[in-house]
Amino acid sequence: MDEKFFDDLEARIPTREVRTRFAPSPTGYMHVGNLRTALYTWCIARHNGGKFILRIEDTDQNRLVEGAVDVIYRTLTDCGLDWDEGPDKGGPVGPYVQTERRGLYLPFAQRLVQRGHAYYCFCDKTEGEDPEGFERTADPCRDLPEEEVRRCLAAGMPYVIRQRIPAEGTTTFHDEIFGDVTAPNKDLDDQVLIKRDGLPTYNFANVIDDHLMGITHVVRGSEYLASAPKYNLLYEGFGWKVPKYVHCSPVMRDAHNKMSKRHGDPSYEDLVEKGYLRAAIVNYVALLGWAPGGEREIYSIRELAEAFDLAGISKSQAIFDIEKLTYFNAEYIRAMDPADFARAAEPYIRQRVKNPSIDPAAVAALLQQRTEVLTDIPGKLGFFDALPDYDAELYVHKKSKSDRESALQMLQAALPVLQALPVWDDEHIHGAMVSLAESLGVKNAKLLWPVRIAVTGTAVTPGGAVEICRILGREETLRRMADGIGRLS
RNA sequence: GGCCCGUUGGUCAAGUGGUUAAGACACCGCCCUUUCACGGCGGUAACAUGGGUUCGAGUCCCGUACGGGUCACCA
Repeated sequence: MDEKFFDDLEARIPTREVRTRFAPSPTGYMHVGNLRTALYTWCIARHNGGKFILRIEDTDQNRLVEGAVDVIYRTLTDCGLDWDEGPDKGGPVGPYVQTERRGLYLPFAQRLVQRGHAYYCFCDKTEGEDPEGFERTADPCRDLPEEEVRRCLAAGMPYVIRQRIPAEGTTTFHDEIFGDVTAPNKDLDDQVLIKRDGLPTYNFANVIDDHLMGITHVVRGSEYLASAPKYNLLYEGFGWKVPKYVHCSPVMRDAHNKMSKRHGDPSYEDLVEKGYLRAAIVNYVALLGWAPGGEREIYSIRELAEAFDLAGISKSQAIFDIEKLTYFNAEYIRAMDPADFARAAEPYIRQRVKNPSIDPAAVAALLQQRTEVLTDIPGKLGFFDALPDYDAELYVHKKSKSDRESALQMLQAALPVLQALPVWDDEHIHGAMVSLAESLGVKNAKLLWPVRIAVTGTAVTPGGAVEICRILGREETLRRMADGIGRLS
């Protein structure tokens, strides 16, 4: 390969700007750990006014999943993680899909061979060996004479290209989170760079692509930390500058296991389906393993980018806590503009409330302060369409000083008052009830408890008697109260 | 098993040699109140462990335990 090939590629590399990349494998599943990695990566770019790049790493031909790339696009877009370059957008250092870059890797590997940092290997595939007590032995092809290599190549023998790790010495790798990690070279294996199918391995493609794309900060999971020292050797072999590496500890489901599809842990899309808001998910996930310092916890995505600082990333793994996510979600719901909430809640309300005369926006107004996740909504609205068959014992409530006998009296007294009300709104219903209680010489609770029970037949309701009567309408309210009187008589 | 990394309340976490060891979730109690919720106030609860270094250690060093990662022609 002539120098021009390399020079042209080098010439395209943007310099003088922060460039980060999210480089998922299209497996069809965006778990929260992935999302968090994407978020931190995006934050670094945005915080520094740099570029955020999307690259698809699909070099494993056996694991391709249909539609997986769409899940990635959809999730990033949904969360507000916009990218500047990517398969769909193009950019100066494309293509952005590794299989479309397949021709690039072999020449680089060959260059490494020329320089003595890699070698052709014609051995059969190595079987997975029992790691216990297993000692690394030198690959027999490591020192094959050059003419022998040429002969095998000419004969069309299948081969891989392996990295030649020095036998002696140590290699130190620097990570922004973990600091210096030093490994004895004898513990590093001559990893495969180019596979038998001609495609690069993850570790090789990563180094090549990150360099060719001008990536300045590499954010990835800590499972790659152990292989990182080998990267330094690769960079040295090429004479390239090593980008900053940011290894993040995993998001766990419990103390022993990572979040995983297999264990039934929710993906980003599962959480959305369960009624969690995008912004709440992003906010919560950002704080799993990263702390901005200070006491604030609620951050919009823009504010996250602004506040983001590598120093706040934790070394230890974090356990995903759905309860705290739920708290964030409730906070976001409460903070929503009422009209926006009504729009978001309407489908969930209509799932349960079919009666067209009931205004979903009115119901939403009741729900907003009491909803943690959207999917809780239908369960709270059972009494709107039809009065459930309830036990008259519900009228007994000690704290309100309500019992069956008093409840009957209260309903009998309230019925004509409501019937005669000139205007059917909160103000009038409330006013009438308060003055009725006063004239009866009882606390508001003693009157309003039975009214609420009569119109809902439900112990716990979103909103009090006044609002529910208003939404139900006068006619339905009176009918239900008459029904209550019947049950108590 | 070798190598690497980690360990502050049940959970997320602040803390970078001198603090009564923050804050949040969850939990409990009280208040507000026409139920529930919201809101307000208060409470229970932590530096894995043993040695050093130091006048002084959650913070530095070493060992131990526990946990995680890695040892693929997967990423």
